[in-house]
Parts: sequence; C-alpha cells; structure tokens
Amino acid sequence: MGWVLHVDLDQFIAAVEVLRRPELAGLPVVVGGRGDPTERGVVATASYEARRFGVGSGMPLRLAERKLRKSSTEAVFLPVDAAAYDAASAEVMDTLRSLEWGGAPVLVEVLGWDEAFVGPAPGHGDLDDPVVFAELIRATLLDRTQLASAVGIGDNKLQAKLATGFAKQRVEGALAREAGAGIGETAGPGGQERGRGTYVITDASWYAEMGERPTSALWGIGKKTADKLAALGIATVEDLARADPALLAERLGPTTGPWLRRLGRGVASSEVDATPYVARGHGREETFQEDLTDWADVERETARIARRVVEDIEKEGRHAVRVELKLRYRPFFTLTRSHKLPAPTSDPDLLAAEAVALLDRVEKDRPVRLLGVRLEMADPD
DNA sequence: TCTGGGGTCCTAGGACCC
DNA sequence: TCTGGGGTCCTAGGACCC
Repeated sequence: MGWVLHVDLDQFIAAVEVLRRPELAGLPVVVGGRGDPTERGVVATASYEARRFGVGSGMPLRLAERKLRKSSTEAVFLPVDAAAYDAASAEVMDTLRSLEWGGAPVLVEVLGWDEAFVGPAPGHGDLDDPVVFAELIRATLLDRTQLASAVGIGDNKLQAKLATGFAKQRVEGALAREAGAGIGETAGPGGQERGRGTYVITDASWYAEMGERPTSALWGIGKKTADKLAALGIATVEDLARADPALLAERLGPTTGPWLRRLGRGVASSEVDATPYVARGHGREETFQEDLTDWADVERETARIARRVVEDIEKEGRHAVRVELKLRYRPFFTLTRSHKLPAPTSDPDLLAAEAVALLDRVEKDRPVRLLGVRLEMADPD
C-alpha cells in the first residue's frame, strides 16, 4: 500500500495578501467580493484574527463588517485578486514538483489554489517515513514561499485529505490556547515545530479516527446527503460502512450508493494523477448590487457576460459546444436554461446571441438578482 | 445580514430510435 | 390495440467542493 500525502496551505488567500502587505499582519483581514463591506458579496477567507470575532467563509460581507465593528483593532477588507492567488499557487505547486524523497521524484495532483496530493512517481516504490517527508514539504514551502501549510498522510487520498483537516484543527487549537495564554508570538502561523502540522490516518486507524464521527465528516458528504442517510438510520461513518449496499444504491443512485459505502469504509484511490488540468467549461456570473427590473438591461447584461466568457475560452483556444444561462430572481429563486450548439464555435456574436435567446425561455416579469453564462467546451485539439 | 463565484459530477425524465 | 424494453441524447436541477 502506497503512502499519499495531502498538502493544504494555511489561510492561503489571507496569507498571500499579508505577504504583499506586511503591515496587515496581526490585523483582522477579510477578503471577499470587491472589498467593499457595504456591497453584496460574501467572505472568501478571513484571517485567524477575524475568525476570532465569528467571521468565516461564506458569510455576507455586510454581516462580517458588523461583527468586526465591535473589535478593538481596525479590520481590513480586501477584494478577491484571483491573478495574485494564481501566481502564488503556481509557485507552491512548482515547489512541490521540485521535491525529491529518497532520491526519487514525486507526482503532484493539484486540487485548487491551495491544495495538492503528493505521492511517489511510478516505478519508484514507496515513500519511506512519510512523516519526515511531510516535515520536509512544510519546511520547504515555508522557506521558498513564506507560506505555512498542513500535511495529511494516508493509505489513500480520502484518508490523507481528512488527515489534513485534523492537522489543521490541532494547529488552530494550539494557536487559540497560546493566544489565550499570551504566548502566541512564539509559535507563529501554522505551528512549525515538528509534528504539529501533520496527521496520519491509515486503514489500520480508520475506524478509530472516523468511525464515530457523523457521515458529514467525510469528503463528499454534505448536509443534504447526511440528512438522507440519517433518514435511513445511518448517522455515523461506521453505520455507513455497515449499511446495506442494495439500500444505498436504491435510495442514493447506482453510482452514488456504492461510492458512499466506499467512503464509509475509508476506501479510495491512492493514485496521484499529475495530468495537467483541462477545464470542461468556463462560466461567469454576477450578482447585481441592485436587482435588474428592466428586461432590456437583462438582455444587455447577458450579452456582456457571455462575451467575457468567450474571451476566457478563447484564451485557451477552445470552442463552445453548449451554452447555459443562469438566472436568479428576487428574492433568491434560481433556474438554468441550456442549449447544445449545432456546431462547436467561439464566435462572440453568435454565442452572445445564443445566451440572449435562452432568455426567451424564462419569465420576464420578475426582478433579476443574478445573471450567469457558462460555456461547455469541446475537448481541446 | 438576506444568502459569491468558479467548478465538477450525478440523477432523472422525456424524446427518440430500434 | 390496453400497449415491451433497451439504449442514447438532451435538458434541468441537485449536491458538493474550494
């Protein structure tokens, strides 16, 4: 059985912002929307200092602002700067790809801006002493990118991913205790002393670590699925592992049922796939600061957003095969309409017209809160 | 305090065909 | 005439994740 490591950067977005603006260190920093807490938008990331006031991801910016108004220190709101995070992420991933362990190269599977799986390249056997390697990863990332991280280790990707969560919990718990005891400065973000930012879950420890936790603790089970399972008398990970496969397939679907059972038993792939990511589609959506009530505005905005998405796919030299329109009415009712194109194209006029044409299939007499256009792409040449 | 934006994959129903 | 059954495509929506 081969080891897999999962690397996750601490507070990635907030950390990148503090790196380029060192004067923000120690302040409550909230990144989200256009950085204006009086606007519609939600928190993308909050620094530890902001979290202490109950601010967290997904929270409306206006609510975050209210909570932080009570803090004694001045809070900082920043806009999401995707290009900056792209660049920092590329540095992180390049650093990971440059690592060797026991003289053997590693494979890196990128999961997002701030996450990756790392495993041995094929033909290079197993990684000896993965905990020591995990410490090398964390030390190297800190040295080369000034970013702190946590590393989870497992017999497969599911276990490694969950282990990272436990490593982070442990670090955050320790930081909170130290802050309470007034010794926070000695540890620094991420708690770099040996072992603190790593955690191991294996087949052997799976049930001890996960068995009694709710099914929603698993990667891939959210509230809805957890509720469905609970209705079947399946509350914990161990319940799920013991559940009747036929029942799961019948109630959750022929693919989802068996997959859920594997999740419960801690069974997953350990193969690190380093194939470069190829997007299936691109889309852009916009929540308007004020709902659109004039249908002419709705049509104009739809065309504008569609042309922006066309720019995105043209940067990749790709063609669209399907156009999807997303509409959110006041107060918060969302629907989609889509259309498969007769032939792949990247013609901006044609695609904008296709997006606007989809508006013929929706009600026109209600205020519009959000518009989105998504283009599904043909496989690259 | 009303609830972002960018993605992926799965399900289910109807159309359509044999 | 009381009416199959399977396969595939298209569309809409749901769920989840970062």
